[in-house]
Amino acid sequence: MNPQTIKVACSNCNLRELCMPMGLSNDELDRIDDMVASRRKIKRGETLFRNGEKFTSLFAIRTGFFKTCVASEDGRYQVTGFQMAGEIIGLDGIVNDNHSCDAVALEDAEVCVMPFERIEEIAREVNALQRHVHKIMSREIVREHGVMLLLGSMRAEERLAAFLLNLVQRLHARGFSQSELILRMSREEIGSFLGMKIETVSRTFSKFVEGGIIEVKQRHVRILNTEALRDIVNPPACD
Amino acid sequence: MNPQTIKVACSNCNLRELCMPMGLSNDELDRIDDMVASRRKIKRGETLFRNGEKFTSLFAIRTGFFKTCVASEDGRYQVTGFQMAGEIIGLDGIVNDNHSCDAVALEDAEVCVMPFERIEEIAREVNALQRHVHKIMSREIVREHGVMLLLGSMRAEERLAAFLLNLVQRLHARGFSQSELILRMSREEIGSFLGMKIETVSRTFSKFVEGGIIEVKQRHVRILNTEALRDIVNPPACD
DNA sequence: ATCAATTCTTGACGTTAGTCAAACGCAATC
DNA sequence: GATTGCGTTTGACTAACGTCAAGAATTGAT
Repeated sequence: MNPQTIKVACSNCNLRELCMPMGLSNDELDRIDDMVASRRKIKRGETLFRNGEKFTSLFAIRTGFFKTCVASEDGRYQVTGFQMAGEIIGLDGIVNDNHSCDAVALEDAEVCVMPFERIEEIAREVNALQRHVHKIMSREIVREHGVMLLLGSMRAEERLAAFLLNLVQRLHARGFSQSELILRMSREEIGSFLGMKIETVSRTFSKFVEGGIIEVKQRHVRILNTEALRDIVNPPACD
Repeated sequence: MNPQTIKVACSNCNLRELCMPMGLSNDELDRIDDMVASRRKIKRGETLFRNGEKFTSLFAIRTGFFKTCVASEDGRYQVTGFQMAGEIIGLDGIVNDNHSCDAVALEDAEVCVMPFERIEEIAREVNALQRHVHKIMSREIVREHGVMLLLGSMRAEERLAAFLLNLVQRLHARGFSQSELILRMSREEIGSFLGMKIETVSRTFSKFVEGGIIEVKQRHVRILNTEALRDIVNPPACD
């Protein structure tokens, strides 16, 4: 097949197992391939969608890294998550046909555009897709429960440790190192996500470095002692 | 029709407009009525489902009041929400076929049990239901964004003010007073939800009372000055 | 009615994280 | 190489909230 005419196709996408249901028949795979209407490239710093914009599509991240964030009338601002390849964004827009948060690329990115009406149409015919859409939304709800636990009950060190472990675990699932990562977001954005000020983020990083738990050089982080991070998040029972 | 044989039917439920899609044909309404397999009564303090339990059904609250909460291995605990009549709980269970949080009745309650397989089956045929399920999940995601904003960027007074306004607004949508409410949850549970300690909750209530913004008698709260609460949440611009 | 058990409130004090300010480091530009 | 700008780090101080402890108010049980 001529490379220039390769069809936008989930069936031969190497992120398939991250965004798509597994165990489909060929027939079903063909239907699924119709889901992606197009691809879209987003440069670092640009927004994929914005609060208030009409919702039409979900987006599957092919490459790159995003943050999503909400703002309140009086200018309060909260990063609600960081998303990487294989993850789906835009679910917030379904309920009111308008997006209620911003999605900003933290590095050059490419997404698959999946018109939601088409997803719904195919989901009616392909049970596995229907189930998959439900699971993706449920997963997001459960993820947010975890963030609420973090924001509501953890202290600064615990939050940052949990954050690093979560990031590295997701990166590892994508074939990257278990112990090294490059932060695509600023300290400010980490702080917003974790509900702490930039100075506290910085100090907490420094504390981890002093404790020999991580090495930090700019946005490059090397985890020297994963267990120590785990113990910070889940203090070992002391009885 | 003999009252003893009244069928469990959404079509003549007075919470219809809260949990069901609108504008259905009679045919569709008939299908929807099949969604509710049974009803279940839960006494105050009992759990509707628990973390780890097999997920089979979503639940629509007919009467009563619930909290949902997550726990971490080391005993950390976070109330993730309070749910009232017309709201749907159990969405957390879809992703792994197991519930990942507990749902506890804060007062005697009754729920409609809707087996999820049956929901999916009907949703394939009734487009309005399909869309509705998606909207309900999206709404939960957006609600949780709001909680993250609250937990990540608000201070104690702002959190409690936002909490009271949210509660009273939802109660008002159900025909209750705009200015009076009975808290179905303890100070401890409020604190867990808002990420603050019980003493801080209590002190913040007292501060509002001193400021003439609310009256509190146990769990009975009367809002004397809604605007003041709004100004606490969204401080008026001062330029 | 009495008692115990909760739940809530209040005070005194300690800790954590926020605020303010300055300095540092890296990168891009002149 | 010097300069500017931005993001980050660090220090000193402060405010907000948590902790500990005691007491009041309710609730439920005997």
